Amino acid sequence: MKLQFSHSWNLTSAEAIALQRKLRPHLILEDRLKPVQRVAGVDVGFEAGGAVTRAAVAVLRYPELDVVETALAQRPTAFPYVPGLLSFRELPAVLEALEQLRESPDLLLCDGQGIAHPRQLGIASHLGLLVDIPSIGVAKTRLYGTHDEPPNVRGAWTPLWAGGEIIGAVLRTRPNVKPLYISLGHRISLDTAIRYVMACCTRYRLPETTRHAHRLASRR
DNA sequence: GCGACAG
DNA sequence: ATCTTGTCGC
Repeated sequence: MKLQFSHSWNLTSAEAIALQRKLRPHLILEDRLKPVQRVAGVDVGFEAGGAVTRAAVAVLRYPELDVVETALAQRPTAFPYVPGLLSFRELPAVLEALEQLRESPDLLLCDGQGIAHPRQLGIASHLGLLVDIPSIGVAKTRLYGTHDEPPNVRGAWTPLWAGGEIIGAVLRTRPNVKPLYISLGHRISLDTAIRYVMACCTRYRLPETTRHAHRLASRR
């Protein structure tokens, strides 16, 4: 697939924050999706020591959820981990992995926050904007906002609040398992986002799927 | 000033 | 992200 926009990644923290403020107004926080036939799970992380940043992508057919394509990219880490600036560390590798795909996914489920972020531009939103594909932030822990604990029932969720607004959902994808932090990336509404995350967790847990893709791709 | 802080 | 010990549920 080809990329839509690009910008420099050689930035200071202050420049990165300024860029987030500049990009934020371009986010579309309502449903603008094509029929979803391919969902991509995007997993980000780095190797022990932090010298190498990795991104793995697993593309699943929807709604069957079988894996049709995987990609892995590694790059020397060029930006430190700073809470709120994760995308500047991880996205170069993610974009490189996405470029390897034969066909563009219709929806991205990205490891990390979307608008549940101090400047409403977490990695999922930043990514969705750059590639112009609907995206959802799926994080394992909280970065921003306050919430009640969701009931211990599959599908239950509570709002994630900040500044009197609902910025995401704390979603129980399985009973007796820590809930996921869902927030909008780009071109999708919260109701739709929750629906897709639950649909993708019916037979596979997406984090496990991407991790599996990560391992498969690593052995080459 | 002090705590909080995606991966 | 990564490391570790103790506890719980299947």
